[in-house]
Amino acid sequence: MSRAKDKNPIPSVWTREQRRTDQPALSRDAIVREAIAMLDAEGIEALSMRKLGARLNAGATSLYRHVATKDELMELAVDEVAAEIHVPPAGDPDWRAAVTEAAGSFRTTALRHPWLTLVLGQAGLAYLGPNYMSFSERLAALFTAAGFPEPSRAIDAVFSYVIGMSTTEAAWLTTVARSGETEAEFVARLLPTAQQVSAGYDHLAAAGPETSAEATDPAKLRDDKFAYGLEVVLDGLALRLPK
Amino acid sequence: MSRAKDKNPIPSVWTREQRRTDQPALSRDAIVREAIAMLDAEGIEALSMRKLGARLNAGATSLYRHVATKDELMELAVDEVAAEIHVPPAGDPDWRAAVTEAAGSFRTTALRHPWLTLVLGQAGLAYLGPNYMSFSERLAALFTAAGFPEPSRAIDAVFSYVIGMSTTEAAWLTTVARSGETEAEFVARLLPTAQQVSAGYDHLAAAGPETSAEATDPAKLRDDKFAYGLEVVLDGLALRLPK
DNA sequence: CCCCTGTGCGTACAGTGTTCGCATCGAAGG
DNA sequence: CCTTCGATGCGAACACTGTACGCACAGGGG
Repeated sequence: MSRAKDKNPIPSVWTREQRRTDQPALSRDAIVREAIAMLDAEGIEALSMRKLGARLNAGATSLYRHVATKDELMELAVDEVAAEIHVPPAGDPDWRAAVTEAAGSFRTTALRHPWLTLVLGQAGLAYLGPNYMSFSERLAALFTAAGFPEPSRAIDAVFSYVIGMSTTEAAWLTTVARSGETEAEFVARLLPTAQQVSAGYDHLAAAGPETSAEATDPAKLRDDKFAYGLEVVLDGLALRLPK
Repeated sequence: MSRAKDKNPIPSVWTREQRRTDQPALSRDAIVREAIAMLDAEGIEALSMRKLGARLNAGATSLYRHVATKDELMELAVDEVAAEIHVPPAGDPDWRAAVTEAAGSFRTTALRHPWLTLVLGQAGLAYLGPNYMSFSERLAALFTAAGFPEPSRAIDAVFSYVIGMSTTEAAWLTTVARSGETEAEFVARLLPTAQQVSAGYDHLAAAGPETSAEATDPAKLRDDKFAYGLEVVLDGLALRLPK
C-alpha cells in the first residue's frame, strides 16, 4: 500500500495514510508463499517481480530487501515445496511399499506445482536448501536400511525415473491447462490428428494410443503408467539386494 | 547487412550497397542452425532474437519472416537436434545392446545440447516434428521386435529414466560450465562445503560423495552411474518379456 | 532530542519478444 | 523494355522484464 495515494495530488501530512497495520508487512516467508501461489495458479512465465509485489500490496523493488534476486526466490520456492514430499521413516520391513510411497509423494508434489521440474532442470538439485537436504537424508536412511550396498546409486536410479516421468507429465498437464479444457476434452480433440500423424508410422500406429472407444479416465491411465515403470525399476533393484 | 550504411548520413543511390550476395541469404534452416550454435555455445538464456539476427547479419525482426515466434524456433531446434539420436534398426537379437545404444545416444545428445531437456520440460514431447516422430517410430519398432507385449509402457519406463538422468546431468554440467572451471576443479572446490553441509545428516554423510583421495574422473563416474541405472531398468523389463 | 538502521518505493536503465508499415528486391507479364 | 507484384528485410515503437540507485520515512537507543 503506497504511502501517498494517487488521488491526492498534493502530498501532505494530513493526506498521508495513518498506518499500514492491515498486513503483516513484507517478509521473506510471505513473499515465498505468495510466489508459490502465483506459480501454481498462473504458471511460471506469469510470475514477475512487479505482479508479485502488487499482490502483496507492495512495490516491485521492495521485494529486493528480502530476496537477493529472482533466481534466489525460485530456489526458496523449490525448497519450500520440497517440504511437502513425504518419505516414510526407515525401518519398515516392506521397503518396496516405503519407496513407492516416497516416489508417489514426489510425483504428486511435482504435479501440484508443475513449475517444480522446470526449476530443477535449470538449477540442478545439488547444493539445495534444508528441506531438500532432509528429503535426501531420509531417502538415504530408507535405502540403507533396506540393505542396499550402494544406496546412492539405487536412489539415483529410482528418482531419475521419477523425475523423468514427472517432468513429462507436468509438461503435459501444463499444456492441457493452457487449453482451458479438461484433460479428457483435450485428449478427445487431439486424438484424430494424433492418429492421422502416426498413420505413416507402422509401429507407432500399432503401439500408439488406444483406439478403443471406451475412453478411460486419462488421469488413471497416467497413474497406471507411472506405477508400471516404478515396478520395473523396483524389480531391477530387488535383484541387487544381497542374500 | 543493412542496406544503407550508418557512415553515410545522406542516403543516395550511389552510397547504397550494391548487392548482398555475401551470405546465402536468410532461410529457416540457416536460422535454426545458427540458433542451435548459439544455444550450445552460450546457453539458453543468452539466446535473443536480436543477437541471433546480428549473428546472421540481419535485423532482429527479419527473422519473423521465416519463423512465427521464438517458441516455434525452439521447437524447430529441438526437432533438428532429435535427428542426432541414433536408434539401431529392429531385428538385432540382442535387444539389450540395442536399447543401451539408443539410450546412450539420447544421453550424449542431451549433454551435447544442455538446453534440450529444458525445452522438453516446457513443451512436453507430444505432437513434435518429423525427426522426433521417426525417433519414436524406431523405438517402437525396436521394442516390438524385442517381444514386449506393451511396447509403449516399456519405452516410457526406459526413457523416463533416461530423460530424468540426462536432465539432472545437463543441469549439473551447465552449472559447471558457468563456473568457468573444469568439472574436476569444480568438484574439488565444492567438496569441503558439501561435506560440511552433509555432516549434520548421518546417512547422507555415510552414503555421500567418496572421501577417498583418489579423485576419479568425474565424467567416468557419471557414465557409470548412468549405466548402472540403465541396467536396473533393463533387468526389470527383462522380467516382463514373455517365455 | 538526535541519529542510525531497516524498510518501502519512484525512477531509471538496459534489455526482451513482437507488431506495423515502409523500402526494396527479383521475377513475371504485357 | 517497362510495369506490376509478391516476397523479403528492417527501423521504430510498444509493452514488458529484472534490477540498481537514492531518497523518504519509521521506530528505537544513546
